[in-house]
Amino acid sequence: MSETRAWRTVLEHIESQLIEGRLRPGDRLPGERALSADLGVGRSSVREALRVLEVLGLIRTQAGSGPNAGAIIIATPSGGMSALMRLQVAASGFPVADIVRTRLLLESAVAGELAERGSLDGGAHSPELAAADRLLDAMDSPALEPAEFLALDAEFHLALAEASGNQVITATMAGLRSGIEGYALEGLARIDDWPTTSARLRGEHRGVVDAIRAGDAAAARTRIHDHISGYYAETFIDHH
Amino acid sequence: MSETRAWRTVLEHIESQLIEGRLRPGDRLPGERALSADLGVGRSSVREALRVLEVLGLIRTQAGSGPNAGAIIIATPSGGMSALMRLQVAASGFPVADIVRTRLLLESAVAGELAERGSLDGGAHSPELAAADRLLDAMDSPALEPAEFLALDAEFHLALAEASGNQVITATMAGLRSGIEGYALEGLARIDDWPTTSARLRGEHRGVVDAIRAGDAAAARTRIHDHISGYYAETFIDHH
DNA sequence: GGTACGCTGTGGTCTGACCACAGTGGCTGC
DNA sequence: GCAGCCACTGTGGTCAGACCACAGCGTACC
Repeated sequence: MSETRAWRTVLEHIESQLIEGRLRPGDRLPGERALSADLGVGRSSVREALRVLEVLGLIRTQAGSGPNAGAIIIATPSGGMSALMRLQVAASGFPVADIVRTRLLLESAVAGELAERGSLDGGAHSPELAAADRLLDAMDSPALEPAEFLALDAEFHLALAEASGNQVITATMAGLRSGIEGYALEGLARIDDWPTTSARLRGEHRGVVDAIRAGDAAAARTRIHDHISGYYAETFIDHH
Repeated sequence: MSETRAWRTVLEHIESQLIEGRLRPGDRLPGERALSADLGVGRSSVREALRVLEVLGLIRTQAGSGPNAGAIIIATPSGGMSALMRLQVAASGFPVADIVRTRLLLESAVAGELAERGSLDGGAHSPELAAADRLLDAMDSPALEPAEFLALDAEFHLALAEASGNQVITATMAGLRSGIEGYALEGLARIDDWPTTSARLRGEHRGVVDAIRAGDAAAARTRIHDHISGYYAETFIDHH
């Protein structure tokens, strides 16, 4: 009980305020000095707790004065998830193979669900896929560096997750992606014939979206699965 | 780049050390004072970074002297995932419905995979399911408080994830569980006939494990899906 | 009326100090 | 010679105070 470290009490205090609804996204937290005085802890302890909230994607801090200054609740989980995954991968907490397998699982499910939903509401031009379409076109640009292509590729997969409307899945996929980003870039060097490879990847992307639009859930699942596992099979060969 | 904040410097330094393999799980970080001097930042900034690493489940800190003291790399992602999910749910970053849907997705996949794997290696007594079996037996105890039952229930589901051997999924499921734990406990109050309900839940659990042992992937998927969605349908009725 | 200046409060950082704690090793008593 | 005790040392944990840069606001000045 009294063993609780000071920054924990700060964290728990803020968490309980959130649960009670006394703090909501957009709200501004009390200043560090005020929190310090209210909770009877040092300002440095308050800062340690705030730092955690910041990395977890819960708050944004801004120095200065005025309504935009201070610590403001934002609740954007993707950033926190990414930091967590990246560091855990770096510390061997998460094997890369497990990340890829999880990604396979989530993306197949997302693609399948999108296809089913799309076929229900008539298909055609779901606005959710607009972002994906835009990225698809951007990736067709011939003057693209491989690393730039990869960034767009990542955005494309993320756009699919966002289209699903499930924020947990979206944030998780953003995290997974971030965790293996280093390996993906590294794997680029193993690709001999980039023009051919990128053309194939572009075709696979279109295939996935087409299957979704056609409402063919099975094909959507299979295609995205093969797309992802194919890329990793090609680039991650015997990586320690 | 933007004006780097001191604690970011520390975080990036440690992350790069991890990536380069100069730091591995089990290793001990330099002392706070040493890091502070090496990186040219204040000790408070070092502490803010360490606090982040601690919450993310990357290090464990221990005061005192000797080999067990200091900050030691542990890489246990479940804790960090749980903290992230809990806080994001509290801050409305993650809708509960999205968490449940994600859980449905992951657990169905895990159960199906376990069933397929089990049928391959002959089924019978996979050692991976031993923990699940133990929890199943523990849940049969009639003198169990609902909250205790719920805790065992959570462990059971986690044991299935662990049996899959995918650490990312295990950590994610631990986090998801933690995120909705408050709601699950709250939902307990809505249950009128606990003996009947718990008996049904126990039966469903056994049904899932039986299907896995029988190598019936389709049944395993369906049963765990119905089990989870059934429980939430019962307890989460019109929760804002 | 408009502009420039200073005031004020915010986070960001550093420093130095003190505490509690856990090993370590020497000292003491037998 | 040995066992047990205790001060020492280094660690994280915490606090208080100081200073800085910055953003907004109001006022005084042009």
